[in-house]
Amino acid sequence: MSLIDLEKTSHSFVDHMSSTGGYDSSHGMNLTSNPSELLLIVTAEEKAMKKPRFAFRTKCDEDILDDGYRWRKYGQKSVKNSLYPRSYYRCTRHMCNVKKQVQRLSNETSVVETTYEGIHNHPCEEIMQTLTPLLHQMQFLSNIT
DNA sequence: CGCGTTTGACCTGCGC
DNA sequence: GCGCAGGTCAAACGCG
Repeated sequence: MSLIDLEKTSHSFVDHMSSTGGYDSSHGMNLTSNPSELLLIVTAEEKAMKKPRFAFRTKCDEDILDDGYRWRKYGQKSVKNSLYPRSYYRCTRHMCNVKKQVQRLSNETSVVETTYEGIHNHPCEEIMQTLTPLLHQMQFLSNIT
């Protein structure tokens, strides 16, 4: 499941989103394009936190949500209120300490909750590779007209 | 051989 | 201080 699929499906929504430094638009993902599906919750204790952190739920059979970035799994832990274990991932890029947690809901087995922590300080290679030829083609077409 | 996953141990924060 | 729960580390292992 790619990010494109995520935007297409109506099941996906931001369940929880908070940020102290403000959401960086240069981040590879721009989920704020669907404001009606967003539910902004900023609690007092989260305001005190340094890193921006947001979570969203996707209705997906697969645990791995391919957002274009490369992730390395560094841990797995079973949590108390869930039948399923929670997985911990880190961005493989050096100097980019973005983390994410992936957990399947115990009451809704088809729903996976992904929690992101931090902001990528580099562009997404996979998306750029797909986008670059398209951009070139658009430039070429705009020159003709 | 390099990179990613697995998995038990270890660390840390919090409530009692 | 103790125990629990959640988060991280790191060695071992698997795979292309």
